[in-house]
Amino acid sequence: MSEQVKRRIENGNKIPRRRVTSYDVAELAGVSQSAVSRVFQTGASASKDMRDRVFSAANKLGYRPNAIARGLITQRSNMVAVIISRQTNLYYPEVLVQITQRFSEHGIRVLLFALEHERDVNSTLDQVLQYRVDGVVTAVTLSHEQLKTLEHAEIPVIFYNRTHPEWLINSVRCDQEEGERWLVGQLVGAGHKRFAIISGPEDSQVSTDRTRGALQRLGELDIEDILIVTGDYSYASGRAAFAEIIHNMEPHPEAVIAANDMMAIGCIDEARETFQLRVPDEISVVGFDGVGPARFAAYDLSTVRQPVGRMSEAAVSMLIERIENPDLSPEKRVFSGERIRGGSARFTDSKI
Amino acid sequence: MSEQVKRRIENGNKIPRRRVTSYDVAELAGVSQSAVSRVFQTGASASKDMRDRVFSAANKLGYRPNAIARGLITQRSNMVAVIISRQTNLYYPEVLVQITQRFSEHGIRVLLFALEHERDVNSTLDQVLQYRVDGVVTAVTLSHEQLKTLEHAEIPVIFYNRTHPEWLINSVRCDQEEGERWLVGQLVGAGHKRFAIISGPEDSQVSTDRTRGALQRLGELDIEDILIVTGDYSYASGRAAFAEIIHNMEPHPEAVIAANDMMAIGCIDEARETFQLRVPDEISVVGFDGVGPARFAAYDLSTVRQPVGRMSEAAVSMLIERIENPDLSPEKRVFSGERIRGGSARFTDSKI
DNA sequence: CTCCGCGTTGCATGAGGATGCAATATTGCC
DNA sequence: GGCAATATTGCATCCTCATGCAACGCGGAG
Repeated sequence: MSEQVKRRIENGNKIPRRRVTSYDVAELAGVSQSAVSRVFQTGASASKDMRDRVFSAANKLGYRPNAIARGLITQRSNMVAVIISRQTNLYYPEVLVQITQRFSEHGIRVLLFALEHERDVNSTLDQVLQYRVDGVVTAVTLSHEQLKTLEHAEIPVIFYNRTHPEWLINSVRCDQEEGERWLVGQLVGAGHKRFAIISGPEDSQVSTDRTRGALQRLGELDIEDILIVTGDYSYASGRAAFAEIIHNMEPHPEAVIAANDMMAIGCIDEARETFQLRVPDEISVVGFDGVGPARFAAYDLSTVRQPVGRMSEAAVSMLIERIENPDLSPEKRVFSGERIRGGSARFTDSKI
Repeated sequence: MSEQVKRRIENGNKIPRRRVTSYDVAELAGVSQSAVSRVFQTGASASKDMRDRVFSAANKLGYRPNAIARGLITQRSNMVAVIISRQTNLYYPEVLVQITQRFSEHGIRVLLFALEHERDVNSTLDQVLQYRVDGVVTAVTLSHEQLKTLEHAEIPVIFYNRTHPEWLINSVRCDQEEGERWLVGQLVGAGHKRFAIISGPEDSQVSTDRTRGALQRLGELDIEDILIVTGDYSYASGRAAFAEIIHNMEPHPEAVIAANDMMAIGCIDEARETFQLRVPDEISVVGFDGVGPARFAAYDLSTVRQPVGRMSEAAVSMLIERIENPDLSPEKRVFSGERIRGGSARFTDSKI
């Protein structure tokens, strides 16, 4: 009687029934456990006869290799962590699904971590490390110390829409500043002189980048007295921010630059509904992201669309490369956004 | 010299450096490995002195228990699979984030599976089983056979917005039919007589439920000749569907029932922009979901809002209960949606 | 002072599968 | 047919942590 069977009998029914293991399959097929293991690997040596016998036994038992045990011995969990934060914009879900699907095509699973705020990173990172993921994609900013921890554990990291000018890190991002500069250039070119900006949450690097880009270009074009109010990327905060702007800026601004589309939409609704302003005739509004609602006919936003497909593709392939070859040097990939001349702002006639 | 150290030296630098294990910590702290193990467990017996020494050594080495190895031995991976499909509606991302956060509060991680279509389930399920997750939340319909497979592996499953009248399963859902019946009742009560329906993808159970609910109520109220066109839950498909409706229904319908908000919005835009129809004066449009854009002032949808917070909370707690007590009997929880009397449809004056 | 009981600690083993090496089976080639 | 080369297969061991059991230490009761 095999050890397995003996144990099962001793346990009786009180302990949850033992799952089917490669030993069970081996026993039924009359081969060794290593043979079973090899049949379930790609590229391992096994005769056709062996395969048939093992697969047949495995099917009969409903056997599936245990990815946990495999991960333990191969030192590859075939899981990556994806870290997002709630604050990071309603547009991320689309990114998340795309990234997950692409990883899946490479036999890699996604362990999802969703923070309430970008601050709760430390405990999350601890979990990430405990699960021995093969890599990390983060849409949340990490401190230098946190980065060092991951580096020490030899876990490659890709920063999504976050970067740092000095650190040696891998990042994929949309060129927020370039996009904002284009928007500002268009607005100023069309004659707008008085500006307000609705920024995102203060701990969001995306918002910081966008606001900086806009302010820099405005400065270069000698536009001054810019009112900046803070939102939280939501529709409601966009509406509230616009009301705040109207109350605090006299005369009213001619253009509003929102840090994302959702707030731009809120802003437009507040302008139209509460203040009876016509968009874009009386006030221009621009956003950023190019996410679904931007295309709604009622808004038709002038915005910059992030190339989500290419960015997620880049993030996935960069991470996989670094999992397979940890010595690869760091790389920062920056994608220009797609410039969308919508109907929510008066722009120049320039084709550029 | 310990086995560990010997091995490390033999390997030289060619193999990735071995990670820190409980043996390393034990050696540095001058205690046994089991002691280290116990210190990192809650409720295990360990003296204060022991704790201090172990934690100190662990910190020095940057040790973190390996959740994979732990899962192997405890037969609990502390991971659950969440299965979504791309087709399932832009509104799911919100659900996904909420579910993830709630599980996280209970020390459970989410392994995400995103299907391209609801059909690609089998290979996904295979992965789910390989990773020995403790449970599954699926927003994708499973066949009876697939369900049996999970049952055989003793993995509890919660169906999210899917159910089956006969099977013994756990499910959490919004009462789609009730919601649609209310919408129809309101529309008919306000005098609408000619209806069109924009359904979702054919393999979406949510869409099937909603369409059935609407049709049943319409039938009860003696409304006939209803045109049904199929969309894919997207904005674009909503627009296309409305155009199709206008071309194929003469005289035009007085009300359009869309299977979700996104299509309802597309429908409104197409009605206004392409056909110069006033909403709701010339045509009423209703949706379902109550997701973000439904509240945009430009649309102000009449719709039914899914109580996402309570539903995700229910899904999480139901699953955790069944992980901890597998013998718990199946339960189906049905939540009524929140009835929203927006401005996109003419409704009755009734408060109900 | 001896014995009992309880809290700690270490030892040995197991969870399920991968893999180097040696043994064995096949195949190819002259 | 004989022998080297190649392909299969099995054995033993490892990955990392949890846990039953036995041993040990210490304080209090008798």
